[in-house]
Amino acid sequence: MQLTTRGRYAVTAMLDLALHDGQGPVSLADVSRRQDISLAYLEQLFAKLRRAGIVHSVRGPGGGYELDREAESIYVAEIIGAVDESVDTTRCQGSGDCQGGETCLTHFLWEDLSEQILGFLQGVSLADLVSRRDVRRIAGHQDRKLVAGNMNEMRISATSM
Amino acid sequence: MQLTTRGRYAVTAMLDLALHDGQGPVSLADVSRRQDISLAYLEQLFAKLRRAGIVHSVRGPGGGYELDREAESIYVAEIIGAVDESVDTTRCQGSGDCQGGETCLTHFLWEDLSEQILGFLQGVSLADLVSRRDVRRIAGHQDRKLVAGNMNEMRISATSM
DNA sequence: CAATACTTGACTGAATTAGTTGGTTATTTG
DNA sequence: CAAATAACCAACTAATTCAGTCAAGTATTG
Repeated sequence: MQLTTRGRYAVTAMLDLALHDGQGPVSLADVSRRQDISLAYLEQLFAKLRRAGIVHSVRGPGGGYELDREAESIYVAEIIGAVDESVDTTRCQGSGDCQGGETCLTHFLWEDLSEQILGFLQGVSLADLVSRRDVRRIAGHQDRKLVAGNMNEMRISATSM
Repeated sequence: MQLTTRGRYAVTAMLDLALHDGQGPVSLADVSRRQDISLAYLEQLFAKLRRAGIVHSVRGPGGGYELDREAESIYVAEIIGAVDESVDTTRCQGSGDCQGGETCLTHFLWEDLSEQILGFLQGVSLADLVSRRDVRRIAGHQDRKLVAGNMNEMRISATSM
């Protein structure tokens, strides 16, 4: 299994999109400032998320990214998978040829564990996260901090009339 | 979280010990042959397992390692922890200062996931694994293969009389 | 004392990750 | 139409980590 910064960043960024859903496209520059993730790195991640069909982009000024579906039907497992991180903990990617063609002694344990993890992550949607009180609290702070230095929110709501 | 070859090898090697429990000390050379893990690498792992107090060693000819407790009370989570692998999936090791002193948006999700994984691994003992049919089947193959080239089993059972 | 086997520390090659640089293309606004 | 914005894209790099090796030891048995 590899759950690294890449997968965590992807989920964090997607949650940022979900939190600002319905307010027009969200630019990666905004996500970068709010979530403190390098813009260029976000671009890499969103290229994959777009190819996976869970976001779509709007180019040009005022553009950005939007969820391609409602937050209720986007699950964390899907996001992690989209940025090429596997949740599999076997050495052989489940094929069972872990030990020179044979199956290693602990293969079935890791298989069970992988199923456990996948099951958990498949059960958590972006909407679930958005509705959590702890998430909303942190999101509130982040928005207030950003609006101070950046009037994007106002311009967007004015232009989208 | 980091579940890599190190943790997997440690569990596999411990399970090998558990499978040969009560037959005298098991040498790392035997474990190395049966499980196809480099001897020098096993030495590193067992240094940590010994410091963690879950195995003890017997030096000299006929020596090796033995479980320090019964297999029923050694849990997979403990083995992985002993070789310095954490099952924690947060970026901040649970401290909550993931984003420049603040808590990142997805901190609580990773915290929940970590708990899930830890719970699973704390619920599986070496004895549980030993009693699994798939494990016993593989262990049977490994033993037969080893005995062909190596008469250790016979010598040990002769000397332990 | 010779063989066995644990013990220790330093080292290395390969792979991966996180992140950067330097562009281009599309779209909107003035 | 020009300038600004923001997505898009490919190649590159520094740092880290892992898996594994090497080269010494020391303790115990027979």
